[in-house]
Amino acid sequence: MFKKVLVAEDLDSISIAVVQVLEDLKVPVIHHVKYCDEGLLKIKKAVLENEPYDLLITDLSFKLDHRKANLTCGDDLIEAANKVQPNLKKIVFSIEDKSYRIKSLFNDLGINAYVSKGRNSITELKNAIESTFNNEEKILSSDLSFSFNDKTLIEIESYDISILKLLSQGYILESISKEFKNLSITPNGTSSIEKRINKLKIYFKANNNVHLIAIAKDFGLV
Amino acid sequence: MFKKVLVAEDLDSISIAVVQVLEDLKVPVIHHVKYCDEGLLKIKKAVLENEPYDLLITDLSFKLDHRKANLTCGDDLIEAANKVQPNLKKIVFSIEDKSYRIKSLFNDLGINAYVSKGRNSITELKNAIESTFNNEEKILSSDLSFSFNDKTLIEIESYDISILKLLSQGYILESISKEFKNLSITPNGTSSIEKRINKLKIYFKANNNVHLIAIAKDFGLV
DNA sequence: TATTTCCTTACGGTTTCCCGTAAGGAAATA
DNA sequence: TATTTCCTTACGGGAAACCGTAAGGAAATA
Repeated sequence: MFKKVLVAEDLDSISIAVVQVLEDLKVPVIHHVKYCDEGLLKIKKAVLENEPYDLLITDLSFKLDHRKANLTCGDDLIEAANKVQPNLKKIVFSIEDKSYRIKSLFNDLGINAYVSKGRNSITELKNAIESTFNNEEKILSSDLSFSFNDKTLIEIESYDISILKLLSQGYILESISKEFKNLSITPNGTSSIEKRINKLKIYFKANNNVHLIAIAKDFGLV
Repeated sequence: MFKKVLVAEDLDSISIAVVQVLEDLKVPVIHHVKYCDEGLLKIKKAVLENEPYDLLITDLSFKLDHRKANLTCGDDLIEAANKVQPNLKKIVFSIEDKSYRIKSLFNDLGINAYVSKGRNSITELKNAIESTFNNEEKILSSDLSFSFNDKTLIEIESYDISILKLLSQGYILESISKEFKNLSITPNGTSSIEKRINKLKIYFKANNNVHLIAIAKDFGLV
């Protein structure tokens, strides 16, 4: 079994259970942090001291509080950890159950397992840890039914997300166009952006932009 | 201390900690349900058998799964419980931290305490249970800074919510007007609705309707 | 090179949103 | 009753969204 595991989870009510699972699995060194920044520090320090972690178990969403945070979510933490210690194994334990989000965690951030917090997630988590230890790949907790092959949400790419983000921040078409020119994102003509929004509306069966953003929020895209 | 407590919480990773708190407080009878419907059944049964619960601790959001649910969220459960056993004490333990939502729990559903899931919520929960037992009123966990006196969100009423709901479903002004006439909601002139939306935009500092709905979603209003 | 195809962008007409003004009516007050 | 105040609604003009068409250009193909 893993010898040294880091848990990043802000909710104390949950971290208790996660640590309990690791103790049950006889993991000798278990560290727990409530902030992503703190997590990265621990990972860096462990690498420097030549005693790196074997596994990171992290949540995705972290509450903001008085402390100023550099890394604000689990995605950020994983991305930063990948730079410091590319071989670190990673399990995400989160309430999120949108296939788009989860797929991108595997594809873009190279996580090893995803466990959705639910009614039987403790068992699922335990299984995922063991499977990860045995070098299995792309482990999903069993309540997530989507397959990696279905194309349902694959065509929604970061370009679309950028548009949706700006729309949800009150930008009008022309402002989005200007912003894209600033950021060198193409295509950036108002007409192209308009057409892309139109495709999104068809895809999500939205009547208008307001409806579209409401749906995007529900899907956790923005 | 309370003699009989019911916990309604779907996430096993959290319910473990909640039950632990109750055990620490020497509560002799602790029941736990993962579905709201199941919770209501238990409350009804306990009333019928003349052994009612002293306290209900419930989450707000529950995951949907294959089971068809009648009560889909904590609000529903509390509302139903109030009809069956009006004197039941109620603590809500949820991730929600929007003052609008929380205030309405106290004002409309008569809950006794609200504890926000966070980095030190186990202690907060323990305190809230003790305070509730001592008949204190309107107990809030300490990370929630708003006061009941500030008028910040009080003026947002169900009329506004109705507008926001329809907007988020893709209705245009004229359709909202027609819908309101059907439902006998007044005022229902397009102009009045327009003006009300305008007030909401000023209030939430939104540039346009799209922005407004994005904000409303973030606030959990729709 | 010539042709096709696809993508980006521009343009124009219609609808809806946006925002100010004002008319009409109900309730409150004098 | 007369006046004031507030609320609802209508109207109009400009801005932005909405939607179809088409021009221009790049990449792929023949």
